Amino acid sequence: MSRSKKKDTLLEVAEQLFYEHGFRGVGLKQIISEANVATMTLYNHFSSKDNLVEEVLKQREERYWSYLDSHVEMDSDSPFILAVEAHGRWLKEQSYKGDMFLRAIEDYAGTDNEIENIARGHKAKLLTYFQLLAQRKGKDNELNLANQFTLLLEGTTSMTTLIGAEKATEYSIAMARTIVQHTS
Amino acid sequence: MSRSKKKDTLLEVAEQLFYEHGFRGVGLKQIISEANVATMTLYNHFSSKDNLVEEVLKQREERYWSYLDSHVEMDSDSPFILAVEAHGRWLKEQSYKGDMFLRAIEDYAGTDNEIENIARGHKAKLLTYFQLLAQRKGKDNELNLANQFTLLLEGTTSMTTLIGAEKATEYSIAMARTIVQHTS
DNA sequence: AATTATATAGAACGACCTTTCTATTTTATC
DNA sequence: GATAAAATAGAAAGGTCGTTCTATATAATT
Repeated sequence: MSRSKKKDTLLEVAEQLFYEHGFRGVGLKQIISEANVATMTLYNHFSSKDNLVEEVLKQREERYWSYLDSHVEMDSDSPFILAVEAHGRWLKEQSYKGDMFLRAIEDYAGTDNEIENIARGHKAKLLTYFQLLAQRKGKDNELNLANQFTLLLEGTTSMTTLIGAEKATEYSIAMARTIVQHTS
Repeated sequence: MSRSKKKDTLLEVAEQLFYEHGFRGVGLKQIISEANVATMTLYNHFSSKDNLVEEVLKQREERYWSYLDSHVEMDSDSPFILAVEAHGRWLKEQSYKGDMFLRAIEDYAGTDNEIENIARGHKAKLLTYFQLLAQRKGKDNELNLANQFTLLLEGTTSMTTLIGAEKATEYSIAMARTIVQHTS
């Protein structure tokens, strides 16, 4: 088993466990146990638990954007609806229980490390993404529309915890249609 | 200092600390220290940390609903907008950093205690509240509208963590207006 | 085959966690 | 003022935490 395979296994296992039980709810012992790896193998690849959290977040962000990019044709008739639908599918497959980035912001705010910055960076990128979409469609109030759609996606994620991704997405698509139709 | 004053102090301090740093991020030592209370005083009033969390959630739910009730005249012209505005003020004053109930659901899901139930109960009540509002206004698709507004409030709470309560509320009110106007 | 880099199991560290205990002091009731 | 109840400080128990260390084994490179 090559060096990077072990690292990848650790990242996968850690992401899953952190997502399921929270960063503070999972110990390194559990991670190395489920990854079938020795303690020092983890510390060989990651300088600390915080560093592991950082890399997990970076990996998850990459997966999210590659997921969105592969489902949204930005020059289609209704890229906004496509984005909301893609986000809904992501929720159903990967994010049935809250948002890992928001959670990282809450857990690590004011603790003097890079984690909060990475998580906030992801959210800033989401806003930028919708601004770009609004721009391409020639909407005049880009920032306004972008913020409304970011709010919509965040709401969908929260609702998924409460009523499941399927229904949450159904309602958010309905709302997205209303907004697109009635916003210049 | 009477018996109930100490208990109230503990509840206040615990709510503040749990909200700021998360349930798992705060130890009992810190709570009793900031409440100026002995260890056994806490255990005299609460059977365990989990029990303290439960009572904190119950207290916070009461405060939320008395806040909403005092700001929303249910028979007004636009009770939906009033509710969104009231929720926004609540966020600004009490909930600038995520939602304590959602966090409780995530942190304690599948851990065999009452905490998750209390938190989910609060969210169920929110949905019921909006169904009642829709009913009074004679909207035909109550459940649909109620879910959309619940999603809107959840989104506003999340966005507050990212851009602050003021701006988050501004966008959610704009969306609420659009939805009310264009939904039967 | 020899050498170098990685991975291994498992113990040990000090810190912190929740909960319990003890013994003393404060407060309330009669 | 005597008696009972509640709150106190502080230690201790029994865990788990993140991190480091040691000493052995496996794999990769030369």
